[in-house]
Amino acid sequence: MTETTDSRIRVERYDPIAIEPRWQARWGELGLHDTDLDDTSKPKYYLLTMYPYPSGDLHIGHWYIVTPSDALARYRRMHGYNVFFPIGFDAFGLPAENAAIRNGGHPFTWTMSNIENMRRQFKTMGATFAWKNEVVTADPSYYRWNQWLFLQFLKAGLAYRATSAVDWCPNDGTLAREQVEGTDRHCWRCGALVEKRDLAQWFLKTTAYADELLRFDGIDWPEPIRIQQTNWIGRSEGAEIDFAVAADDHQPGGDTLRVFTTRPDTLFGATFMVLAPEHPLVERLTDPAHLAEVAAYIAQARRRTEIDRLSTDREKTGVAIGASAINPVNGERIPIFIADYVLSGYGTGAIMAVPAHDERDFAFATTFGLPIRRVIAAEGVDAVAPLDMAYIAHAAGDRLVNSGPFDGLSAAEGNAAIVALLAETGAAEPKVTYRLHDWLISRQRYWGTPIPVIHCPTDGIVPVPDEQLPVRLPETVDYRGSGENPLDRDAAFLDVTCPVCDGPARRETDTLDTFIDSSWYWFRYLSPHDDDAPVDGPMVARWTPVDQYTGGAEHAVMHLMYSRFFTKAMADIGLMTEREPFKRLFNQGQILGADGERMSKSRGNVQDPDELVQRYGADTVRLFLMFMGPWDQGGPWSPTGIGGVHRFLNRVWTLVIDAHGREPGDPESGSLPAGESETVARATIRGAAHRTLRDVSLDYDAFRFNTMVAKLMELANTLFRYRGTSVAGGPEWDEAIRLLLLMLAPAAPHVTDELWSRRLSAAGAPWASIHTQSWPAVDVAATAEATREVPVQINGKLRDKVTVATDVDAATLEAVVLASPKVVAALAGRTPLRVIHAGGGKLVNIVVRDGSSLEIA
RNA sequence: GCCGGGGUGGCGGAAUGGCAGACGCACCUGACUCAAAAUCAGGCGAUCGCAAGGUCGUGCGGGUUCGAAUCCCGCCCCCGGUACCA
Repeated sequence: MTETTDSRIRVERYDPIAIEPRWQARWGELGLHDTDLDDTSKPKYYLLTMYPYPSGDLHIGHWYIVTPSDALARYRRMHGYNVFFPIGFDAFGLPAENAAIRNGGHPFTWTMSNIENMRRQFKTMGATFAWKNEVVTADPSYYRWNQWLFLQFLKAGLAYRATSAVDWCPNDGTLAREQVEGTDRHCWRCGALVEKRDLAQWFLKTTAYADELLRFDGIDWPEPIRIQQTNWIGRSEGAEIDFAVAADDHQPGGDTLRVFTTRPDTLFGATFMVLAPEHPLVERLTDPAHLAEVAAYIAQARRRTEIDRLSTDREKTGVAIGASAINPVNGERIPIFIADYVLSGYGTGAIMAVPAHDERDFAFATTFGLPIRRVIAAEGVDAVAPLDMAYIAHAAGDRLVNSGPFDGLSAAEGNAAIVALLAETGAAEPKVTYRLHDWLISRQRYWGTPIPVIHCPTDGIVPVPDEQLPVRLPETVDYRGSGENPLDRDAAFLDVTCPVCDGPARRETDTLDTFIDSSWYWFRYLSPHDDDAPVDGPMVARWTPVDQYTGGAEHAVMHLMYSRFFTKAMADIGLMTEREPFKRLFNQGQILGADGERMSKSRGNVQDPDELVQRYGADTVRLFLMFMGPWDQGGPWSPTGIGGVHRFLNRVWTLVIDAHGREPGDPESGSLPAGESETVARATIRGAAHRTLRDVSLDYDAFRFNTMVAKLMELANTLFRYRGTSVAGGPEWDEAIRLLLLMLAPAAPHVTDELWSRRLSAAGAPWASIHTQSWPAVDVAATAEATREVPVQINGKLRDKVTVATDVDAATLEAVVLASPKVVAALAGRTPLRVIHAGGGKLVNIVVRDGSSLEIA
């Protein structure tokens, strides 16, 4: 650019690339973000953002998650809180292993280089993380405590081993759900067909806490999340009822088949019984004549349950096994089937089928021509008339029918009476069942926390003694290009001596689910370098629960449920008294690629933030991400509009640096709006600033960052109108600029600190960071306006607006309204039936009768 | 299917019973400039009208209300989660 006579050129331009690194370095020197956890002179505020997975797909989504949280941290600091805003990395998991298998190398190397890059990026965005408290879960100093906690849970009876099926590839070993592809269920790497394999695996007893997890006492979580967790736990009250197996030619009978039902009142309507294909008694009870068919069905079901999960409403399938059960309440013999709509993992894996009152049983009975007997009927309904669909809904007048001695009872009464009767002989007991399963924590993989137990031929399962923790992952790993767990063939890792008998023993090679890592990491942030204990009790008591947790809604059930479970379990082994981890929760939305899909390298839709930062500066990117839309919404990424935000920061810069400048392109520039006195102009500026402060504070508190930015833009627009006029640079102007910078500081921290320091130095005052200033107080008197505009409606349609004194009384307002020429014209002589002063005179609505005006006049 | 979220200008969005479209993008016009860019100012839902102004308009259909994007009933579509839970 060449030198011209234009006065604007001499004014220094906003150059984010030059100023941002300077301020980041300065904050680092000052230790602005290090939290003194021992400082109790200020109220504490624990702000937690879900720690990221160091995937290598570093994208704008990470900024979208962190930027508003960082603004919130800064905002809270300005309110005098001792804010703890830590960060860490969820560093174990599959992608690191996949990269290692593909490219050779070690998952650790891959992970740490990604982490290094993410640290750098988080620093370029100006995030005020407490880096001294950083936690990396793949570090032995972290995962040793996973192991310690596991052993404590084992001791407390909260961890156990049981057999469970996994998806198994003959070449690559155990596969995760997302590694099984296609309807034929093949391995994603080698294409081999995946089979089910039963393995002994470790579980945590999450179900022991099911009822407590259903209570959300003292925590302020969004309703949708609570609903999702409640549904996930899926508590059902009912009863377990024993049916005896009837004697047949091929088996003597007498076995007990226990079913779970929520509707014991419908027991007389049970016309057949269905077992899950995997039910343990199927083999013994099956009539040899049915064996081939049954075996074929079982084989088919093993594939089918996984293949057609999508088709809930597909035709019911099943086969009879050629045996019968005896209904305990009336001695009736009913046929036994196996069908894949009964799940082995829920209830007892067996049901009594009541087709008249259950949709699925109805469909099955219809397909197989089985009897359908109504046992619940509304008053006046014919008890023997055929049903064309299952009758599920309860009506108040419903009564039991076709139910022997229980006829005429209500469903609830029948329920209680039938269970009570059968309970006398031990054939029934009330039972609560949960959909929630115990947490399967075994993973047959290398890159995770080794489960610290030893298998000894003599002593069985032996916990690794505490003093031998951590059980470290071997530093060399040989994947041999396959997904099989390399620990299984690592002799140095495998071969150990039993801590009990000193005999040869074998180390457990399963590692822990990475959800274990994320189930307690925020406690560890409080004492990340403590080698003596997983958590620091007094610190935990002082700092937890977390005041505000932010993260994606996709974690509604898994992570957020496991964290609650862990907190309760940790409390029960005496580590803390608090039983809930997060007091408040906010779920931000997710930024998708421009194509509306999740951002990932393989899709090629990743937006790299570095590019944008180099072009516009971090402050612009931060502000744009907040301005895009409501934070809980997310959406496809589009950089359209980022220029507008950049323009706004340029305008702020100009306002501060060059209050007296004028616009050559605007003939009005430099003069007050037509007819406006200086006094009015000063009041306008002051009022605008304080009203903005009032509104912006509320927006920050409610996480409405998009409207927060919009209101700051409005204020800047107002100020711009007065730039170069006689009131620019005056005390009201100065105050407005001060407020504008303070309000903007949490969101755009670099440019505001730069401008703040320039103002201080211009005023000869000593430098102090804007980020150590207090949030300003609203002058309520300044927000008041002398006049206001009142919209006037006639029959709900806007016809005019009148300007009146703010404190106008209702009678005067009505008189002014009715005298308005436009209102008179619109009324056309009709007499108002009613005049409604809505919202204390905020709006006036005149109601007139439609039709002819003459009859009223 | 069930659960949760949503549907507003060309686009992102604002307004949660009271002025629909704040703020911004894109676009148009003007100023500045030799010119362009940048910058500044103004305009910008649709439709009828020279204008003043009118009419219509928040997925669709009904309802409640003086007044509905907002509340209620029925339906359609999109996104996320889940998968026959007895």
